[in-house]
Amino acid sequence: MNVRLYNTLTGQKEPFEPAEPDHARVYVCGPTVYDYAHLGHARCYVVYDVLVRHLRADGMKVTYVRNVTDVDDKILKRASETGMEPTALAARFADAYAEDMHRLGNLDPDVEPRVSTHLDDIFALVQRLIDGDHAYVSDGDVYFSVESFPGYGKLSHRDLGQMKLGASERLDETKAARKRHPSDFALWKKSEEDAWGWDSPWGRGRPGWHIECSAMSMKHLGDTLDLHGGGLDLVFPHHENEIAQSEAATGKPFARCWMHNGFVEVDKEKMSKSLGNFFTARDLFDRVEPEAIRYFMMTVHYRAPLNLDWTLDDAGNVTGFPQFEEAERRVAYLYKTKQRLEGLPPKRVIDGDGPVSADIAGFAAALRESLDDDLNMPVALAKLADFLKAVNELCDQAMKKKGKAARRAVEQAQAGFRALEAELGIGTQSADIILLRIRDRRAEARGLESAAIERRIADRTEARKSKDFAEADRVRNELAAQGVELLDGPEGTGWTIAD
RNA sequence: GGCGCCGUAGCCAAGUGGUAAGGCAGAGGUUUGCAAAACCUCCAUUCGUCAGUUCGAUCCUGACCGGCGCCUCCA
Repeated sequence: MNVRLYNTLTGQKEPFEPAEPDHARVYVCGPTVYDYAHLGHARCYVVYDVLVRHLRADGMKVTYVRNVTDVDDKILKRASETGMEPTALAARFADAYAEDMHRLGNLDPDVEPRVSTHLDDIFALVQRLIDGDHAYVSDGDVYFSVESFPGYGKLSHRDLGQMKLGASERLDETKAARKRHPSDFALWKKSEEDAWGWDSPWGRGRPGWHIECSAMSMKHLGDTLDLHGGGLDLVFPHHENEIAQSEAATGKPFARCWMHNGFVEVDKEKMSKSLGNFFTARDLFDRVEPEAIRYFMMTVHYRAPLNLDWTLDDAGNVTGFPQFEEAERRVAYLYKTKQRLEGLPPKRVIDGDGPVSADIAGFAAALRESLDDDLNMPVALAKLADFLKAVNELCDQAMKKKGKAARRAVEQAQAGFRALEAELGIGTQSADIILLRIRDRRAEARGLESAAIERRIADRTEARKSKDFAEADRVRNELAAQGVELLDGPEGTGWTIAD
């Protein structure tokens, strides 16, 4: 285990060392379920999914907890706009979110706690803070006193004195008047009698945003987490506040390592709901293979911004996403390679210790080393490119006249694919199914029918049998004009859609 | 105002105090009835600009130019 991770708390890469050496307790801030997951969420959860996979592939036990925030004022707001019950609205988007995560190839967390079933834990934690003079009740609200916690600001590297107050705080004078210090934040917010809320020791209300993560993470993972992750935008105030609440309550360090992923950007600006410049994951699933989205998320280091491009037609409609299209071609190449390896005829594979390409033999280790170094996925993909090239070369050699592949090489290539699946969670699907799906989606996008194409291919095959190559080429050209490329192979003629 | 990040070939993108991974695009080739696929070769004397430290800097320091993030809900 040589995993090194960049720790936001210390500002440097350091060895990842769980308190219990072979068991990592990992908590990642999940979504507030008031809308569909967008690409920013997709990136975040792919990043932590790869982290968890990699730790496990390295032989570590990982308890992965990722919450679902199903109680929040944004849910309340959206519910009142749409006329739905807040609970029903949250449930609906939680289901959609789970589905999107699966389509992106993310593993389920071991525990997926929801705020709505952890109110008692939240009450207990808030009470503990009040008892310890870290929090106070003010007109039905409960606030955390930032001045009671000397370490406040240590994660985001700022101190109370230099923090400029946000506009909303300055404007909301009634709220400000209830606080002892402007940076004090709500642990519990009062609700009117007829509004969405719960009865608490301090009256009817709902939890503040930050307290839930402290309560749920400590409940499921203990007072000190080995790793806490989330998007870069959560560093302040969310994670800073989690540290304050948790450490004030327990007197122990809250998380040993803090990991934050960079944003997905559009035109160099952060993609976010508030800017309205976002694409939901499901918008994209209709246009591109979900695994290509996952692949694309790995083309940039997780801490760097990921800029999204698209093309428009004259009317301003989105016509394509070049980066996703490229990623989809790479994913198709991966699966084609896997398919070739799996399809090698047994007679072409001979026993004995033939030489094995270093790119095949060393792939699993190269993958591991790349990810050990602060989860360097772009380098992992570079190693993958070398590996796939070598596997294709192996297959090329085997399929030549009188060519053979050494069983040892084939087995190591197969092991390479297993490592890829385990570490990055790509290449996990059936090659036949995913390649057909990619092809048919592209055909559909061009308004082509598979059956018609296959009829013309059958005509051409007849022509080729009778050596009527002129007719064969006519069919090829006819289909090519529609964007259909024919692939003549030993098993017959296949087809694909030109890029 | 405070804190912080980024600027690498036509495009995307890793990286290191000792002379630039990988992908896309492009050029040539092997193979194929043709084509595609696959594979091979080539494709940054150069890492925003200017100084400095150093035997040596893209990587360290400073200034400047350009872009962005957080400080308010946000993955």
